[in-house]
Amino acid sequence: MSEAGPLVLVVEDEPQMRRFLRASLASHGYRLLEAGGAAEALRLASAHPPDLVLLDLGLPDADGIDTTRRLREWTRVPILVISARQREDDKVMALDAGADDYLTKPFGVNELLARMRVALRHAGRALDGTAAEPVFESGELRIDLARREVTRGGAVVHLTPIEYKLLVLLAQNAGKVLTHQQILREVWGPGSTRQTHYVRVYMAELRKKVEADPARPRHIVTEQGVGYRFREG
Amino acid sequence: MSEAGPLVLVVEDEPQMRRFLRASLASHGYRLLEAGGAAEALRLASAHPPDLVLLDLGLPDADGIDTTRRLREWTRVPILVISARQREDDKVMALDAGADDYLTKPFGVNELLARMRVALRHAGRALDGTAAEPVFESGELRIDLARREVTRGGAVVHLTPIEYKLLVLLAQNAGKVLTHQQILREVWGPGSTRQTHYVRVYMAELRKKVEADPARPRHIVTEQGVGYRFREG
DNA sequence: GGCTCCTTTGATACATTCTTGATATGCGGT
DNA sequence: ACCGCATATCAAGAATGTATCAAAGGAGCC
Repeated sequence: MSEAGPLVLVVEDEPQMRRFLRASLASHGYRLLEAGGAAEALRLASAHPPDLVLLDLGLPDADGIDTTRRLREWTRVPILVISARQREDDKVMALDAGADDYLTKPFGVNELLARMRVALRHAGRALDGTAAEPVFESGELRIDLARREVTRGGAVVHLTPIEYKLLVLLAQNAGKVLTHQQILREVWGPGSTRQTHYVRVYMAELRKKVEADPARPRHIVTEQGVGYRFREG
Repeated sequence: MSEAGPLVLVVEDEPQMRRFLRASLASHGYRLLEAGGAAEALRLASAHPPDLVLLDLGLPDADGIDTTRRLREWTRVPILVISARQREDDKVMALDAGADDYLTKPFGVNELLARMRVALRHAGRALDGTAAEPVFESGELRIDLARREVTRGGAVVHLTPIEYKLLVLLAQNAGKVLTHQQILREVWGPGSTRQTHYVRVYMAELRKKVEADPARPRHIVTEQGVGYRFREG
């Protein structure tokens, strides 16, 4: 218990609950990081990557489900949701958004600790050395997944939500060809009756913003008759 | 939903609960394996390794906690415990024994399904890190199926959709002779009225791009009067 | 309500790929 | 060597796929 235990990010706005968690975790050897809201949580998580996140859904500044999704955009850290909401739909939404467990208040400390051990057990296996970089870089291009910020040669590039989603999708599958259908499904949702024309319009827009010479794309290359590919370097 | 879904081992002795689970899971595309007791569960799990175990703690022939430990001696399959016992100690013991989640009765189907998805998500991630990339190699030629990229001596070779399809077809049947008819059927679809002339035109094009000396093909060899064959080495 | 920004849709010019026909080359048997 | 057939190569038009611009519709914000 003298060594540095796992680092836990506690996201909770009620001071009482926070005190309780602080005391419970500290006495079991965990190191703590505390955030009172979603924005602070996201900032802290990217600045000091924790081993586990305890997330209260009832935050003052943002939806907890959305915060879960935001975290999942760039990290696989175990997320244990704590909430007063007992509705089944809330649980399903949180779990499907990327949470690993859902605990309803009131709960016992021992159950919390046991569920934390389960989460850390999973992480220990999966994250051995594969902790995903929160930043993707290729040539002059840089995508900060945690901050949702894209820069080209140091200058910030403003992207609309769809453009960003598209670029991240391409970058995370760098090297692989993504078909028009795959892209439509991932970006516009599975039930979209959209045409491949959409993809073209957005690719053109992305190239204008992200490529040094849009007419001679370095990264976003088209594979005729198939789809597109992100080329690194 | 037509494909084979994940295989779930349901360990439950109450017939009513079992019927309920069977109906719920089957309608969501899961394949089922059922056991009424601990002994049968252990036997089935080793005979047909499931993707997930749903384990009721109240079994007639053995303790559920113990069953969890027995399973954990040789498998990391996700174990989702279902129990009527609400005591915190029971939860802690089950989780520490190796269970991945603990759900108390009564519970909603949707929560169960969501927690199953979480468990399968964890398992899937741990496993696919070891999956080898499907790459075909022969001599200087290299076909990366995942990236949809062909290289000859390290240099990328650009292929049109039909050329790529043709090359993959040949490579995947390396050594075997493919008749003109087979090739036409596979590449242009079964209802094609195309002539064998097509195949010739494309073979010539492929050789130009893929062979070091198109006039003396090393890989794409023609079998007079029959068809073509991919020769390795 | 009027503003801005984003998304969707349509129109059009441009590029690649496919198909087709014409013609040359190779191969086996006599 | 010659013939007949199968195969290879070339090139042009047709078909299909792609890039780009611009304007119409929507959503959210003072």
